[in-house]
Amino acid sequence: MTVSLDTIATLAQHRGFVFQSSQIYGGTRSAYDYGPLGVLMLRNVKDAWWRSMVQHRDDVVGLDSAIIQARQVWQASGHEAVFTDPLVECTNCNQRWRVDKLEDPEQCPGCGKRGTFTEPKMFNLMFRTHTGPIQSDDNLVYLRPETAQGIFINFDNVRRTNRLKLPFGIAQVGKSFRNEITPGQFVFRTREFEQMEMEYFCRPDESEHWFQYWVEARHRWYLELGMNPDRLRIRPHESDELSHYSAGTVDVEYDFPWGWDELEGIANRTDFDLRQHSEHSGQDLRYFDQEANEHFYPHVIEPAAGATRTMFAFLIDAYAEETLPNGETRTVLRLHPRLAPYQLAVLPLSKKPELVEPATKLADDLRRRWMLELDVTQSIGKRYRRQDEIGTPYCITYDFDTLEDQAVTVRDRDAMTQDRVSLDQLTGYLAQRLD
RNA sequence: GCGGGUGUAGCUCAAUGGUAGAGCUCCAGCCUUCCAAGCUGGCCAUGAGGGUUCGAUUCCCUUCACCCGCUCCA
Repeated sequence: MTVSLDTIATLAQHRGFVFQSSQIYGGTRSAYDYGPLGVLMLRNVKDAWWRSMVQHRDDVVGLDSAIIQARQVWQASGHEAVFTDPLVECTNCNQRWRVDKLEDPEQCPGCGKRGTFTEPKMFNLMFRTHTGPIQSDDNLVYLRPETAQGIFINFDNVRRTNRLKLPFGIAQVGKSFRNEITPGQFVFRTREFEQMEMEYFCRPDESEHWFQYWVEARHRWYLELGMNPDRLRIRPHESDELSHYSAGTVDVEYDFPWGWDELEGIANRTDFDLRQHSEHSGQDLRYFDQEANEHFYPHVIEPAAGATRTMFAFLIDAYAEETLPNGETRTVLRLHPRLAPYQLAVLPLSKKPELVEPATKLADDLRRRWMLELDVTQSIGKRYRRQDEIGTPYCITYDFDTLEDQAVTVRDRDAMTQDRVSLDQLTGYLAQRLD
Protein backbone atom coordinates (compact mmCIF):
# COMPACT_ATOMS: atom_id res chain seq x y z
CA MET A 1 0.00 0.00 0.00
CA THR A 2 1.59 3.20 -1.14
CA VAL A 3 0.00 6.36 0.12
CA SER A 4 0.73 9.75 -1.40
CA LEU A 5 2.13 12.53 0.70
CA ASP A 6 -0.93 14.59 -0.19
CA THR A 7 -3.35 11.97 1.08
CA ILE A 8 -1.62 11.52 4.40
CA ALA A 9 -1.12 15.27 4.89
CA THR A 10 -4.79 15.87 4.17
CA LEU A 11 -5.86 13.19 6.62
CA ALA A 12 -3.49 14.55 9.24
CA GLN A 13 -4.85 18.07 8.93
CA HIS A 14 -8.45 17.00 8.48
CA ARG A 15 -8.56 14.84 11.59
CA GLY A 16 -6.53 17.10 13.83
CA PHE A 17 -3.16 15.42 13.92
CA VAL A 18 -1.09 18.22 12.47
CA PHE A 19 -1.86 21.81 11.53
CA GLN A 20 0.30 24.15 9.60
CA SER A 21 1.83 26.67 11.97
CA SER A 22 0.38 30.20 11.91
CA GLN A 23 -2.20 29.02 9.43
CA ILE A 24 -4.60 31.95 9.91
CA TYR A 25 -1.80 34.30 8.84
CA GLY A 26 -1.06 32.37 5.69
CA GLY A 27 1.15 29.81 7.33
CA THR A 28 4.85 29.37 7.85
CA ARG A 29 6.67 26.40 6.52
CA SER A 30 9.21 26.37 9.32
CA ALA A 31 7.08 24.41 11.73
CA TYR A 32 3.85 22.57 12.36
CA ASP A 33 1.43 22.52 15.25
CA TYR A 34 0.27 19.21 16.66
CA GLY A 35 -3.47 19.00 17.21
CA PRO A 36 -5.42 16.96 19.75
CA LEU A 37 -4.70 13.64 18.04
CA GLY A 38 -1.19 14.54 16.95
CA VAL A 39 -0.05 15.50 20.41
CA LEU A 40 -1.32 12.17 21.73
CA MET A 41 0.39 10.16 19.04
CA LEU A 42 3.64 12.11 19.22
CA ARG A 43 3.66 11.65 22.96
CA ASN A 44 3.05 7.92 22.49
CA VAL A 45 6.04 7.71 20.12
CA LYS A 46 8.25 9.52 22.64
CA ASP A 47 6.93 7.40 25.51
CA ALA A 48 7.60 4.19 23.61
CA TRP A 49 11.14 5.39 22.96
CA TRP A 50 11.66 6.39 26.58
CA ARG A 51 10.33 3.10 27.89
CA SER A 52 12.64 1.18 25.60
CA MET A 53 15.71 3.35 26.12
CA VAL A 54 15.44 4.32 29.80
CA GLN A 55 12.72 2.60 31.79
CA HIS A 56 13.44 -0.95 30.67
CA ARG A 57 17.19 -0.66 31.20
CA ASP A 58 19.46 -0.28 34.17
CA ASP A 59 22.31 1.31 32.23
CA VAL A 60 20.61 4.40 30.82
CA VAL A 61 19.37 7.49 32.66
CA GLY A 62 17.45 10.52 31.46
CA LEU A 63 18.20 14.21 31.12
CA ASP A 64 16.42 17.36 30.04
CA SER A 65 18.96 20.02 29.27
CA ALA A 66 18.36 23.64 28.28
CA ILE A 67 17.67 24.80 24.74
CA ILE A 68 19.74 27.91 25.35
CA GLN A 69 23.31 26.99 26.19
CA ALA A 70 26.58 28.88 26.38
CA ARG A 71 27.89 29.88 22.98
CA GLN A 72 31.14 28.10 23.78
CA VAL A 73 29.28 24.79 23.68
CA TRP A 74 28.75 25.25 19.95
CA GLN A 75 32.26 26.49 19.38
CA ALA A 76 33.63 23.40 21.07
CA SER A 77 31.26 21.02 19.29
CA GLY A 78 32.23 22.43 15.94
CA HIS A 79 28.72 23.56 15.05
CA GLU A 80 29.54 27.23 14.88
CA ALA A 81 32.12 26.55 12.21
CA VAL A 82 30.46 23.69 10.38
CA PHE A 83 26.97 25.10 10.37
CA THR A 84 28.24 28.25 8.70
CA ASP A 85 28.72 27.42 5.08
CA PRO A 86 29.60 29.93 2.42
CA LEU A 87 27.66 28.87 -0.68
CA VAL A 88 27.77 30.02 -4.28
CA GLU A 89 25.10 29.44 -6.83
CA CYS A 90 25.58 28.74 -10.52
CA THR A 91 23.52 31.18 -12.58
CA ASN A 92 23.52 28.75 -15.49
CA CYS A 93 22.22 25.52 -13.90
CA ASN A 94 20.99 27.02 -10.59
CA GLN A 95 22.78 24.50 -8.42
CA ARG A 96 24.44 25.54 -5.20
CA TRP A 97 27.86 24.57 -3.96
CA ARG A 98 29.99 24.98 -0.87
CA VAL A 99 32.89 27.22 -1.75
CA ASP A 100 35.32 25.27 0.40
CA LYS A 101 34.51 22.04 -1.40
CA LEU A 102 34.98 23.30 -4.96
CA GLU A 103 37.99 21.96 -6.78
CA ASP A 104 38.05 24.98 -9.03
CA PRO A 105 36.38 28.08 -7.53
CA GLU A 106 35.55 29.33 -11.04
CA GLN A 107 34.03 26.19 -12.51
CA CYS A 108 30.61 24.73 -11.76
CA PRO A 109 30.79 20.97 -11.12
CA GLY A 110 27.15 20.69 -12.21
CA CYS A 111 27.17 22.08 -15.73
CA GLY A 112 30.89 22.61 -16.24
CA LYS A 113 30.54 26.29 -17.09
CA ARG A 114 33.06 28.79 -15.84
CA GLY A 115 32.47 32.17 -14.26
CA THR A 116 28.78 31.60 -13.70
CA PHE A 117 28.84 31.74 -9.88
CA THR A 118 27.12 34.34 -7.73
CA GLU A 119 28.95 35.97 -4.86
CA PRO A 120 29.34 33.56 -1.90
CA LYS A 121 26.57 33.90 0.65
CA MET A 122 26.83 32.83 4.28
CA PHE A 123 24.38 30.23 5.47
CA ASN A 124 24.23 29.77 9.21
CA LEU A 125 21.99 26.91 10.11
CA MET A 126 21.80 27.80 13.80
CA PHE A 127 19.10 30.10 15.12
CA ARG A 128 20.59 33.11 16.81
CA THR A 129 19.23 35.13 19.64
CA HIS A 130 20.54 37.14 22.57
CA THR A 131 20.48 36.61 26.28
CA GLY A 132 19.19 39.71 27.99
CA PRO A 133 17.31 42.55 26.35
CA ILE A 134 20.33 44.24 24.78
CA GLN A 135 21.39 42.80 21.44
CA SER A 136 25.09 42.70 20.93
CA ASP A 137 27.74 40.23 19.86
CA ASP A 138 28.71 39.87 23.50
CA ASN A 139 25.52 38.03 24.43
CA LEU A 140 24.90 36.13 21.21
CA VAL A 141 23.53 32.64 21.84
CA TYR A 142 22.12 29.89 19.67
CA LEU A 143 19.07 27.72 20.00
CA ARG A 144 20.47 24.21 20.17
CA PRO A 145 20.65 22.46 16.78
CA GLU A 146 20.78 19.07 18.51
CA THR A 147 20.10 17.78 21.99
CA ALA A 148 23.32 15.77 22.14
CA GLN A 149 25.58 18.56 23.37
CA GLY A 150 23.41 19.08 26.43
CA ILE A 151 24.28 15.52 27.33
CA PHE A 152 28.02 15.87 26.77
CA ILE A 153 28.33 19.00 28.87
CA ASN A 154 26.47 17.20 31.67
CA PHE A 155 28.44 14.00 31.33
CA ASP A 156 30.35 14.47 34.56
CA ASN A 157 27.35 15.82 36.50
CA VAL A 158 25.30 12.78 35.62
CA ARG A 159 28.08 10.26 36.04
CA ARG A 160 29.07 11.57 39.46
CA THR A 161 25.63 12.14 40.96
CA ASN A 162 24.31 8.78 39.82
CA ARG A 163 27.51 6.84 40.52
CA LEU A 164 27.56 5.44 36.98
CA LYS A 165 30.13 3.00 35.66
CA LEU A 166 30.90 2.37 32.01
CA PRO A 167 29.16 1.43 29.91
CA PHE A 168 26.17 3.71 30.49
CA GLY A 169 23.90 5.99 28.51
CA ILE A 170 22.15 9.35 28.92
CA ALA A 171 18.92 9.84 27.04
CA GLN A 172 17.08 13.00 26.14
CA VAL A 173 13.95 13.96 24.24
CA GLY A 174 13.48 17.54 23.24
CA LYS A 175 13.22 20.23 20.64
CA SER A 176 16.02 21.35 18.39
CA PHE A 177 16.23 24.14 15.87
CA ARG A 178 17.95 24.41 12.52
CA ASN A 179 17.58 27.06 9.88
CA GLU A 180 17.24 24.52 7.12
CA ILE A 181 17.64 25.97 3.68
CA THR A 182 14.47 24.30 2.54
CA PRO A 183 11.99 22.81 4.94
CA GLY A 184 9.51 20.48 3.28
CA GLN A 185 7.87 17.11 2.81
CA PHE A 186 5.22 18.06 5.34
CA VAL A 187 6.56 17.50 8.88
CA PHE A 188 9.60 15.58 7.64
CA ARG A 189 11.95 18.53 7.51
CA THR A 190 11.09 21.52 9.65
CA ARG A 191 13.14 24.25 11.29
CA GLU A 192 11.76 23.41 14.70
CA PHE A 193 11.69 19.70 15.39
CA GLU A 194 11.91 17.18 18.16
CA GLN A 195 14.67 14.67 18.73
CA MET A 196 15.07 11.50 20.73
CA GLU A 197 18.76 11.07 21.38
CA MET A 198 20.83 8.84 23.59
CA GLU A 199 24.58 8.98 24.12
CA TYR A 200 26.02 5.65 25.15
CA PHE A 201 29.44 5.94 26.75
CA CYS A 202 31.79 2.96 26.66
CA ARG A 203 35.43 1.92 26.68
CA PRO A 204 37.15 2.75 23.38
CA ASP A 205 37.92 -0.90 22.67
CA GLU A 206 34.24 -1.80 23.08
CA SER A 207 32.83 0.88 20.83
CA GLU A 208 32.44 -1.34 17.78
CA HIS A 209 30.54 -3.90 19.82
CA TRP A 210 28.13 -1.30 21.18
CA PHE A 211 27.76 0.31 17.80
CA GLN A 212 26.51 -2.96 16.34
CA TYR A 213 24.39 -3.56 19.43
CA TRP A 214 22.57 -0.25 19.10
CA VAL A 215 22.07 -0.53 15.36
CA GLU A 216 20.34 -3.83 15.96
CA ALA A 217 18.38 -2.63 18.99
CA ARG A 218 17.11 0.47 17.26
CA HIS A 219 16.11 -1.40 14.15
CA ARG A 220 14.12 -3.83 16.30
CA TRP A 221 12.33 -0.99 18.08
CA TYR A 222 10.54 0.11 14.91
CA LEU A 223 9.58 -3.44 14.05
CA GLU A 224 8.18 -4.11 17.52
CA LEU A 225 5.90 -1.13 17.09
CA GLY A 226 4.49 -2.66 13.97
CA MET A 227 6.41 -0.96 11.21
CA ASN A 228 6.47 -2.86 7.92
CA PRO A 229 9.92 -4.51 7.63
CA ASP A 230 9.90 -4.06 3.87
CA ARG A 231 9.71 -0.31 4.25
CA LEU A 232 12.51 -0.08 6.78
CA ARG A 233 16.19 -0.48 6.07
CA ILE A 234 19.61 0.07 7.56
CA ARG A 235 22.01 2.01 5.40
CA PRO A 236 25.67 2.59 6.31
CA HIS A 237 27.01 6.03 5.42
CA GLU A 238 29.64 6.33 2.76
CA SER A 239 32.87 7.73 4.12
CA ASP A 240 32.34 11.02 2.27
CA GLU A 241 28.99 11.69 3.95
CA LEU A 242 30.18 11.18 7.52
CA SER A 243 29.73 14.06 9.92
CA HIS A 244 32.76 15.87 11.26
CA TYR A 245 32.50 13.96 14.55
CA SER A 246 31.74 10.48 13.27
CA ALA A 247 33.88 7.38 12.80
CA GLY A 248 30.93 5.46 11.43
CA THR A 249 27.24 6.08 10.93
CA VAL A 250 24.32 4.02 9.78
CA ASP A 251 20.92 5.43 9.04
CA VAL A 252 17.64 3.79 9.78
CA GLU A 253 15.62 4.72 6.74
CA TYR A 254 11.95 4.51 5.88
CA ASP A 255 10.48 4.21 2.43
CA PHE A 256 8.55 7.50 2.38
CA PRO A 257 6.23 8.48 -0.49
CA TRP A 258 9.16 10.38 -2.01
CA GLY A 259 11.66 7.57 -1.44
CA TRP A 260 14.02 6.27 1.22
CA ASP A 261 14.82 8.87 3.82
CA GLU A 262 16.29 9.05 7.27
CA LEU A 263 14.45 8.35 10.51
CA GLU A 264 17.44 7.92 12.75
CA GLY A 265 21.19 8.04 12.59
CA ILE A 266 23.33 5.78 14.74
CA ALA A 267 26.82 7.23 14.93
CA ASN A 268 30.09 6.30 16.52
CA ARG A 269 31.12 9.74 17.77
CA THR A 270 34.33 8.37 19.28
CA ASP A 271 35.72 10.65 22.00
CA PHE A 272 35.34 13.74 19.83
CA ASP A 273 32.79 15.58 21.96
CA LEU A 274 34.15 14.87 25.43
CA ARG A 275 37.64 15.71 24.26
CA GLN A 276 36.49 18.96 22.67
CA HIS A 277 34.59 20.05 25.75
CA SER A 278 37.49 19.16 27.99
CA GLU A 279 39.84 21.23 25.92
CA HIS A 280 37.51 24.20 25.56
CA SER A 281 36.22 24.29 29.14
CA GLY A 282 39.40 23.28 30.92
CA GLN A 283 37.40 20.68 32.85
CA ASP A 284 38.81 17.19 32.82
CA LEU A 285 35.98 15.06 31.46
CA ARG A 286 37.96 11.86 31.31
CA TYR A 287 36.63 8.76 32.99
CA PHE A 288 38.64 7.13 35.75
CA ASP A 289 38.78 3.36 35.69
CA GLN A 290 39.67 2.35 39.22
CA GLU A 291 40.60 -1.25 38.48
CA ALA A 292 42.94 -0.36 35.67
CA ASN A 293 43.95 2.81 37.44
CA GLU A 294 43.74 4.85 34.25
CA HIS A 295 42.06 7.97 32.92
CA PHE A 296 40.61 7.99 29.44
CA TYR A 297 37.92 9.56 27.30
CA PRO A 298 35.00 7.18 26.82
CA HIS A 299 33.81 6.64 23.29
CA VAL A 300 30.23 7.41 22.43
CA ILE A 301 27.62 5.58 20.40
CA GLU A 302 24.71 7.82 19.53
CA PRO A 303 21.31 6.62 18.35
CA ALA A 304 19.65 9.91 17.33
CA ALA A 305 16.09 9.76 16.07
CA GLY A 306 13.69 12.42 14.90
CA ALA A 307 10.55 12.17 17.00
CA THR A 308 8.32 14.13 14.69
CA ARG A 309 9.37 12.34 11.54
CA THR A 310 9.16 8.98 13.30
CA MET A 311 5.56 9.73 14.18
CA PHE A 312 5.03 10.73 10.56
CA ALA A 313 6.52 7.46 9.32
CA PHE A 314 4.28 5.45 11.63
CA LEU A 315 1.31 7.40 10.32
CA ILE A 316 2.21 6.64 6.72
CA ASP A 317 2.97 3.03 7.51
CA ALA A 318 -0.39 2.53 9.23
CA TYR A 319 -2.46 4.01 6.43
CA ALA A 320 -4.63 1.65 4.45
CA GLU A 321 -7.63 1.86 2.21
CA GLU A 322 -9.64 -1.26 1.75
CA THR A 323 -12.76 -2.23 -0.12
CA LEU A 324 -15.53 -3.68 1.99
CA PRO A 325 -17.91 -6.45 0.87
CA ASN A 326 -20.58 -3.86 0.16
CA GLY A 327 -18.25 -2.07 -2.25
CA GLU A 328 -17.52 0.90 -0.04
CA THR A 329 -13.99 1.98 0.77
CA ARG A 330 -12.85 2.42 4.31
CA THR A 331 -9.76 4.26 5.41
CA VAL A 332 -8.05 2.73 8.39
CA LEU A 333 -4.91 3.53 10.35
CA ARG A 334 -3.52 0.23 11.54
CA LEU A 335 -1.53 1.83 14.32
CA HIS A 336 0.03 -0.17 17.11
CA PRO A 337 -2.23 0.27 20.17
CA ARG A 338 0.62 1.97 22.00
CA LEU A 339 0.87 4.60 19.29
CA ALA A 340 -2.79 5.20 18.49
CA PRO A 341 -4.09 8.55 19.80
CA TYR A 342 -7.08 6.84 21.37
CA GLN A 343 -6.98 3.26 22.54
CA LEU A 344 -10.75 3.17 22.89
CA ALA A 345 -13.98 4.75 21.79
CA VAL A 346 -17.20 4.34 23.69
CA LEU A 347 -20.25 4.51 21.47
CA PRO A 348 -23.77 4.41 22.86
CA LEU A 349 -25.92 2.90 20.14
CA SER A 350 -28.56 5.59 20.48
CA LYS A 351 -28.70 9.15 21.71
CA LYS A 352 -31.38 8.23 24.20
CA PRO A 353 -30.43 9.19 27.75
CA GLU A 354 -31.01 5.66 29.03
CA LEU A 355 -27.98 4.61 26.97
CA VAL A 356 -25.92 7.80 26.98
CA GLU A 357 -25.89 8.15 30.74
CA PRO A 358 -24.55 4.69 31.62
CA ALA A 359 -22.21 4.78 28.60
CA THR A 360 -20.78 8.05 29.90
CA LYS A 361 -20.20 6.44 33.27
CA LEU A 362 -18.46 3.52 31.61
CA ALA A 363 -16.31 5.90 29.59
CA ASP A 364 -15.36 7.88 32.69
CA ASP A 365 -14.33 4.67 34.34
CA LEU A 366 -12.23 3.40 31.43
CA ARG A 367 -10.54 6.72 30.69
CA ARG A 368 -8.71 6.61 33.98
CA ARG A 369 -6.62 3.89 32.38
CA TRP A 370 -6.79 4.47 28.62
CA MET A 371 -7.09 7.44 26.30
CA LEU A 372 -10.63 7.33 25.08
CA GLU A 373 -13.23 9.19 23.06
CA LEU A 374 -16.94 9.16 23.73
CA ASP A 375 -18.90 9.69 20.53
CA VAL A 376 -22.67 10.00 20.49
CA THR A 377 -23.38 11.57 17.11
CA GLN A 378 -24.62 9.91 13.93
CA SER A 379 -25.02 6.26 13.03
CA ILE A 380 -22.94 3.52 14.56
CA GLY A 381 -21.38 2.62 11.21
CA LYS A 382 -20.26 6.16 10.63
CA ARG A 383 -18.68 6.30 14.05
CA TYR A 384 -16.78 3.06 13.42
CA ARG A 385 -15.37 4.51 10.23
CA ARG A 386 -14.39 7.67 12.00
CA GLN A 387 -12.48 5.71 14.62
CA ASP A 388 -10.91 3.53 11.91
CA GLU A 389 -9.58 6.64 10.25
CA ILE A 390 -7.81 7.82 13.40
CA GLY A 391 -6.56 4.36 14.32
CA THR A 392 -8.57 3.57 17.45
CA PRO A 393 -8.00 -0.16 18.03
CA TYR A 394 -11.25 -0.94 19.86
CA CYS A 395 -14.75 0.51 19.90
CA ILE A 396 -17.08 -0.33 22.75
CA THR A 397 -20.74 -0.21 21.86
CA TYR A 398 -23.28 0.23 24.58
CA ASP A 399 -26.70 -0.90 23.38
CA PHE A 400 -30.17 -1.59 24.70
CA ASP A 401 -29.27 -5.19 25.48
CA THR A 402 -26.53 -3.93 27.77
CA LEU A 403 -29.21 -2.70 30.14
CA GLU A 404 -30.40 -6.31 30.43
CA ASP A 405 -27.29 -8.49 30.10
CA GLN A 406 -24.61 -6.15 31.49
CA ALA A 407 -22.40 -6.79 28.45
CA VAL A 408 -21.08 -4.61 25.66
CA THR A 409 -19.90 -5.19 22.12
CA VAL A 410 -16.18 -4.74 21.55
CA ARG A 411 -15.36 -4.16 17.91
CA ASP A 412 -11.89 -4.78 16.51
CA ARG A 413 -10.49 -2.15 14.17
CA ASP A 414 -8.48 -4.40 11.88
CA ALA A 415 -10.66 -7.49 11.58
CA MET A 416 -13.94 -5.62 12.09
CA THR A 417 -15.05 -8.51 14.25
CA GLN A 418 -17.15 -8.13 17.38
CA ASP A 419 -17.04 -9.75 20.79
CA ARG A 420 -19.74 -9.61 23.40
CA VAL A 421 -17.96 -8.95 26.69
CA SER A 422 -19.57 -8.68 30.08
CA LEU A 423 -18.90 -5.44 31.90
CA ASP A 424 -17.15 -7.10 34.83
CA GLN A 425 -14.65 -8.72 32.47
CA LEU A 426 -14.20 -5.74 30.19
CA THR A 427 -11.10 -4.25 31.82
CA GLY A 428 -9.28 -7.57 31.72
CA TYR A 429 -10.33 -8.17 28.13
CA LEU A 430 -8.98 -4.77 27.08
CA ALA A 431 -5.83 -4.93 29.18
CA GLN A 432 -4.88 -8.18 27.52
CA ARG A 433 -5.09 -6.54 24.09
CA LEU A 434 -3.89 -3.02 24.79
CA ASP A 435 -1.19 -3.16 27.46
C1' G B 1 17.49 30.81 -1.53
C1' C B 2 17.22 29.60 -7.16
C1' G B 3 14.26 27.44 -11.52
C1' G B 4 9.33 25.53 -12.96
C1' G B 5 4.10 24.89 -11.61
C1' U B 6 -0.32 25.98 -8.37
C1' G B 7 -3.71 28.97 -4.91
C1' U B 8 -12.30 29.30 -4.78
C1' A B 9 -15.78 26.30 2.04
C1' G B 10 -12.59 21.06 6.12
C1' C B 11 -12.52 17.83 1.23
C1' U B 12 -13.70 17.31 -4.28
C1' C B 13 -15.11 20.49 -7.98
C1' A B 14 -18.24 24.76 -10.49
C1' A B 15 -18.93 29.99 -12.04
C1' U B 16 -18.01 35.22 -13.02
C1' G B 17 -14.97 42.47 -14.66
C1' G B 18 -21.40 43.42 -11.64
C1' U B 19 -25.01 39.79 -4.96
C1' A B 20 -19.63 33.23 -5.63
C1' G B 21 -22.94 27.51 -6.49
C1' A B 22 -23.04 22.07 -5.67
C1' G B 23 -21.81 17.23 -3.55
C1' C B 24 -19.40 15.13 0.60
C1' U B 25 -17.84 16.44 5.66
C1' C B 26 -19.32 19.01 10.13
C1' C B 27 -23.42 20.92 13.56
C1' A B 28 -28.83 20.90 15.24
C1' G B 29 -33.69 18.57 15.08
C1' C B 30 -36.81 14.37 13.53
C1' C B 31 -36.53 9.28 12.39
C1' U B 32 -33.54 4.92 12.71
C1' U B 33 -30.39 1.57 15.63
C1' C B 34 -24.16 -2.69 14.86
C1' C B 35 -20.43 -1.01 9.93
C1' A B 36 -20.31 6.27 6.14
C1' A B 37 -29.24 5.18 5.71
C1' G B 38 -33.28 9.08 5.17
C1' C B 39 -35.79 14.04 5.84
C1' U B 40 -35.49 19.31 7.39
C1' G B 41 -32.52 23.21 8.72
C1' G B 42 -27.69 25.42 9.73
C1' C B 43 -22.19 26.92 9.75
C1' C B 44 -18.21 27.70 6.41
C1' A B 45 -14.51 30.03 0.82
C1' U B 46 -12.04 33.39 -3.73
C1' G B 47 -4.34 32.90 0.86
C1' A B 48 -2.57 38.26 2.20
C1' G B 49 -1.38 43.37 0.75
C1' G B 50 -1.32 47.02 -2.99
C1' G B 51 -2.58 48.87 -8.04
C1' U B 52 -5.91 49.59 -12.52
C1' U B 53 -11.39 50.19 -12.64
C1' C B 54 -17.69 53.15 -11.27
C1' G B 55 -16.99 48.02 -9.63
C1' A B 56 -11.59 42.90 -9.08
C1' U B 57 -12.26 36.29 -6.95
C1' U B 58 -11.32 37.39 -12.33
C1' C B 59 -6.41 41.97 -15.11
C1' C B 60 -1.33 43.83 -13.10
C1' C B 61 2.50 44.03 -9.05
C1' U B 62 4.33 42.33 -4.40
C1' U B 63 4.11 38.85 -0.66
C1' C B 64 2.77 34.19 1.75
C1' A B 65 1.87 29.11 1.24
C1' C B 66 1.79 24.42 -1.43
C1' C B 67 3.87 20.85 -5.29
C1' C B 68 8.40 19.23 -8.44
C1' G B 69 13.84 19.80 -8.94
C1' C B 70 18.74 21.59 -6.69
C1' U B 71 20.71 21.98 -1.60
C1' C B 72 20.54 20.76 3.72
C1' C B 73 19.52 17.11 7.70
C1' A B 74 17.04 13.96 13.14
